[in-house]
Amino acid sequence: MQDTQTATPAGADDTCGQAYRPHVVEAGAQAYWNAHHAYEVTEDPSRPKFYCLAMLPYPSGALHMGHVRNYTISDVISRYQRMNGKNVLQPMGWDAFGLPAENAAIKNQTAPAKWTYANIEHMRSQLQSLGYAIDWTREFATCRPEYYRWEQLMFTRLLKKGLAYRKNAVVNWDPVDQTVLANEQVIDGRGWRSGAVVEKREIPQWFLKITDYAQELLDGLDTLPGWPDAVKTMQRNWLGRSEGLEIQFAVEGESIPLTVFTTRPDTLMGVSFVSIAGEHPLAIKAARDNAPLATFLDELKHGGVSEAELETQDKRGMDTGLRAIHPVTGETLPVWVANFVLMGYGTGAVMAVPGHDERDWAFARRYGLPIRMVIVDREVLDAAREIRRDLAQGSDANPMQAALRGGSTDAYDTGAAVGIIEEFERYIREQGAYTEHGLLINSGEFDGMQFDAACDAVATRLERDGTGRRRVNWRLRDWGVSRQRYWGCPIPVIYCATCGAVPVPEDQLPVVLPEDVAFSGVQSPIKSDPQWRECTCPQCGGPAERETDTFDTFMESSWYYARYTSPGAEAQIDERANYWLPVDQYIGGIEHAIMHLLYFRFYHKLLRDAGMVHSDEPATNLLCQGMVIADTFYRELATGGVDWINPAEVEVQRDDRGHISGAVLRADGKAVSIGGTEKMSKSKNNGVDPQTMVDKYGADTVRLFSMFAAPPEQSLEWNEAGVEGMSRFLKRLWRDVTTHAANPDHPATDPGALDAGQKALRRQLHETIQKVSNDFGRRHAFNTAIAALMELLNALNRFSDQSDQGRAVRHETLEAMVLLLNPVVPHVSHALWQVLGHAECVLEDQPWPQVDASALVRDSVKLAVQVNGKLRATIEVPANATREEAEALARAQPQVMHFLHGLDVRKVIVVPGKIVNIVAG
RNA sequence: GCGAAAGUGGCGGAAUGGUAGACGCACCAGAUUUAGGUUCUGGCGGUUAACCCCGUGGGGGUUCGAGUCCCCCCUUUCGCACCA
Repeated sequence: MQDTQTATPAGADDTCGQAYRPHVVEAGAQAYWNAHHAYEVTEDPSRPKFYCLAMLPYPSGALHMGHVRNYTISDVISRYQRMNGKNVLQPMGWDAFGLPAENAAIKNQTAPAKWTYANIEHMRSQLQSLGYAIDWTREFATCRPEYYRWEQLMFTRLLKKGLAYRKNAVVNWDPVDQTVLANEQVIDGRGWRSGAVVEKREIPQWFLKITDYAQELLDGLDTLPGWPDAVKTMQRNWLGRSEGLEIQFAVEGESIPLTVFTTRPDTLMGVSFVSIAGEHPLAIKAARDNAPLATFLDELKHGGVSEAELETQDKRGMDTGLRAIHPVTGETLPVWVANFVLMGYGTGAVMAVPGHDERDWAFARRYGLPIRMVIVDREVLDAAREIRRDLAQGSDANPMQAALRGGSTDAYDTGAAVGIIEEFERYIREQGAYTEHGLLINSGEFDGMQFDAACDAVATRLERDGTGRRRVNWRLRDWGVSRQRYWGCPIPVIYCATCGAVPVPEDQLPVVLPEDVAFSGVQSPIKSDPQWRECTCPQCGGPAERETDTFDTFMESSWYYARYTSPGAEAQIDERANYWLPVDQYIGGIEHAIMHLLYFRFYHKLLRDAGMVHSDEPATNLLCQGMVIADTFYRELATGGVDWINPAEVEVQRDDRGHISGAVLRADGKAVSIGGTEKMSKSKNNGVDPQTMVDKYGADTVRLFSMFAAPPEQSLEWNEAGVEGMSRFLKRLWRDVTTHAANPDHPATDPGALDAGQKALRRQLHETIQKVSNDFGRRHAFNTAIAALMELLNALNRFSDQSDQGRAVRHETLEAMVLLLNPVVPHVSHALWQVLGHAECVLEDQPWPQVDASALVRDSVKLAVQVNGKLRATIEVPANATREEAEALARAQPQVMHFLHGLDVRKVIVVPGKIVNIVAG
């Protein structure tokens, strides 16, 4: 195919026998690696190990650019570490259970297993065509009983330890399809297939007690300097540790307690009502003989359960008619149902302080509930005192504006300043809650206290009265692991009428999911198959039924990293895990910053507490890659819809200055509209198929572009013209190496015998080695490393010295470049290493080039000269010049003298090697 | 709504608080070529004849010096517990 094309972008110049032919080069290198089992590794205590792991893919059908980016980053780090003497493990597997397989099965009238296995076959061959240094002998798919049996075993043990339990939880229920929906399947509160308004429904589900590990998960973040701060902050916020006070409100005529948790005990005296969730037992009870309330609670059941949906909906509520008693004043407070109070959080009830909480404020304004001010800004108090004093002294000073932060700045009548606190209170009533900490007022015995003292005093008082206790509260909730789906790991539990929920005994595991099933999507095949369900109770031997729910797929992805270390083990993992773990570098999308990475850390602690691993955290370094985005193009259809057109089918037009002037569809030559640059997706039809790119340019070019176009943690814009630039670079490199190698005789480099030009090239070479080592190994700034290598090649092309030492330096440079590029373009490097005359082809075991410090020495340095911070000249001074010499030379520059004319020099700042700044005025 | 990031030429991006725009793309000019393409050389933030001046989302501040640090605002992206 490639060879018959007349204008192959990558094959090019067919007249030259030395042309770069990526497909030949890649096939040859891959055949060599396979024949030599180059990436299979075993434990070797004599060498430092390096476990490099990229998040395992979901076998969705075909590789996408996000995968290519993820696995290329991992491969570059792996190969770099290997060249630096590490025993490197880079494994691969398949996160094979999940919802998309069920959807595809319905669409294609097939079984989810069959679809999944076919996808794995296809995607494995795609990954292999990219030449990743993966140990394929460790591969597994998480949907195989050999894998999930250990997860089932762990679950039964957690059940016995009390770390797994069952309770009711709310799900999205589609009343038409009679099925539970994932949040993703709820669109604007309706089921995606049926269009029916979704309802909230409570069903019993299994949970893992991740909250028992909350404190350790929080503290552990401080032991992970190799994780991005953004991820650690997000995890801290998700865990949400808060110290506060749990307060009991008695309810008139009720025995059910009304408990709230607050982190602002200092505002207790400002409580003017209590808000409870619609599912709160008190609300349900009150609705029994209150028809409008019952109707309201029913309305609250409509819509989905996701937090984003709940938090953005209109704030609504209704008075239950119940009256709570304030624990300090004894005052009666109305109890309202509010749709923003969530039963799943804390106690399902909150004390409302509209004066000092934005949400309570909005609610109080909407329903005409009282707003009380009990906290005042220290500055306001000070201002009030100052104004009183100033008035007494006859001054017309006006600090009101400073005092009322963000408030009206209209001219203020000092005559009214004595009422400044009243003014502040009016401001809060009309403009919004005052949520800062401050001094307590209108709070009886707590008046005049500051935040800390007030919280303490309120807590002490309520603890004495028996109406409150100090508590730590977490935002984190236990991990619900039940899914009402077929394509997942069966939960190993048996329900017996006499014994209740019984874990499946270890000798009866695994509970195998049948794969050869008819799947319609209406009902899970294991739920509708009485034969699969029916069993005997392991405890009493009586008739019993199996659990038909399956595990959340996060369960499989929480321990796969450990299983890679122990292929074939007759246990979840074995001792080999302690050679490889923890993972030295973990790489994956930022979208996993919270949930996956928290479950991953949690599961590692479960493995540790089961005695299987000896470390506390699963991964020491984490790199979160950005997404891959691309331009979008579309045409509006006559019917009013939009037809999205793939970038591959579009030709972008530019004017004389290179500005984009329009775009046309290649097929018909007519204009298409240009949309934004967005994440590659099916819905916007802007995905670029990696396979097409590999076929067209070769794997090395695709790898090089995905590493060059953006730093790894930022989004990467796929741009085919940019890919062609990478292809040009590899062709130039290929040409330079083959041309040089055609005449191989030259002496070794003699550093002492080099002329200025040779020295300069050699210095740039060693500066590049230093930069690339730092960029690959420490900064993970692959883009700037590649840019430095491009600069080096450009410098080499300007270097025409054909003397013996000239050719020696050129040889040294080309050899180093081939090695430095090996992590990114391993096939090209593999081939060129042989072209450079090396008999041994095991490029992977060549050591990483070392910096020759003596080559870095410079005779002179350039300094920027500034006058008052503005650049006016650059000077070159001897490397060992003193500050005085640098300053004198700087002041002698004509431009500098011109700008200093008529001014007095006040100060001169000399930063050696950088800058001379002359401050004058 | 809450939490976390990011905003720099026509585009992707580069810059331990020290010469803003490395490198690549696009574009322009020239060379090579029968031509197109390829390849090679040079140019390329705005303004200007040149210098000057202006310029890193907007507004303040710290500093001899700010893309970088601090405060406020705007926009975009990611996550929000049943997508993976």
